[in-house]
Amino acid sequence: MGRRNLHTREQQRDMAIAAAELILVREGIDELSMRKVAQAIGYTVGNLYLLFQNQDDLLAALNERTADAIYLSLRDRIEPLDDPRERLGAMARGYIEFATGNPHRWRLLFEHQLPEEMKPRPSADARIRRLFELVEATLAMLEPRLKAESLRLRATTFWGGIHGICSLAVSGKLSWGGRSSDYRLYCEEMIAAFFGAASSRAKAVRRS
Amino acid sequence: MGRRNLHTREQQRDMAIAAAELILVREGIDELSMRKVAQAIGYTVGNLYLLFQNQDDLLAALNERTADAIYLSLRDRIEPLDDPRERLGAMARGYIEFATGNPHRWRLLFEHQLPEEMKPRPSADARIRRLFELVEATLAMLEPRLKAESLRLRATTFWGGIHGICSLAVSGKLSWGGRSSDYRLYCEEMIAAFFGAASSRAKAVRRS
DNA sequence: GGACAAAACTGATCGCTGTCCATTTATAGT
DNA sequence: ACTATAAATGGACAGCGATCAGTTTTGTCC
Repeated sequence: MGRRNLHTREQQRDMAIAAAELILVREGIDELSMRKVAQAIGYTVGNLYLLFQNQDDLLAALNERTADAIYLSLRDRIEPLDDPRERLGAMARGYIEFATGNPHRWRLLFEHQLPEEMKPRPSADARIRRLFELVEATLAMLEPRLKAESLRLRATTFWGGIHGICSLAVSGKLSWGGRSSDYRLYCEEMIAAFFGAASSRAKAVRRS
Repeated sequence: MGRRNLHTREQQRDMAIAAAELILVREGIDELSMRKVAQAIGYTVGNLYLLFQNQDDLLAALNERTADAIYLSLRDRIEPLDDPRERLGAMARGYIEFATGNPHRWRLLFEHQLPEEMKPRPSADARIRRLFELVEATLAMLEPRLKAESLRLRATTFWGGIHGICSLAVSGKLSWGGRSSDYRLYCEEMIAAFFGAASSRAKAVRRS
């Protein structure tokens, strides 16, 4: 075959990314090959390489979608909430629920290292920075006295901590350290450690 | 060639694991192939499959070594320290320094998911549980009043948080949320959040 | 409407991978 | 010396990412 012109380049890119996402969700990262993606969208492998530089380029595009999905999911969750502390809790739980509900997508985003020659990808980084900024903004409501620098430090540390709980939860290692593997417990504990009180456990934190 | 009997099965296993570790450290996970390992120890690929079920089996064995190395490194670090709070700080910093100093080894241990049919690997899990238990034991010194259940919860959450900072540091994403990417800052902040005071920053935590 | 150039797409090919197993070789026992 | 057995080989297989010369379709100009 030759020129078909059924879809524009941009359409083909979208189709490929969507197909890749479907394969990723259904079969996992190991089963996600360029050949499968090509077949899923009715084109050949060679054509895929006219749309993407290489496989990692496709995966990076897929990761951008995932980052957007997480951001929008969290934004929607906190929107109806007024109390900033509740918002932080909702974000933390929402984050972990997305990750455990979409483990392959989350892992690809955070645990798949792209080769260095692909580094100049500001768009993907920016999308994750948005996440941190969302946390930072919410934290600013909770503790208005904090200066910008301290705010950033606290927000990054807190969210990094939640990210760690999330990481352990996704790989099923939360039960390594504790009997129960209910992530909500650890979220509460983390929030209590950072923002005190509001639960009986938090009082123990103060006392220490 | 046939039977050479230069090394026992167990020797060959050790050689293979050591060779794999060297390749992993020097060239990264993507460059670590069964063929390279086989060549490095002077045997053929087929022979490797008499020593290990498959590649993941070899990687799992390699991961056990890494887990041991981390554990021993942390144990040595805290040994000369008396104050439990200093111990926790030393452990946290030591953990992140190991990870950033041996990124490929750390990533293989925590971010490479083995297929499910290999799940019954209690030895690897147990080695990481030791890490959590080390934290738990140190935390017990710091807060002797806590009951076993609360102790486990706090230790897991705290170490999960450090693990998250570590994860971000290894993948160079710590600068996403904050200007500076010095992991020590985040460690201090995490410790201050969980165990209060001892730094000017920590007082802000109490006040909030 | 016919010729021509450019764009779109294909499909064969390359080197590599993990995995398997029939075959060959060296050893130990008699 | 002969045999049984353990040890190790090496070639085969299917699938992978990536490349690119070649084929086919399209739009354009006369």
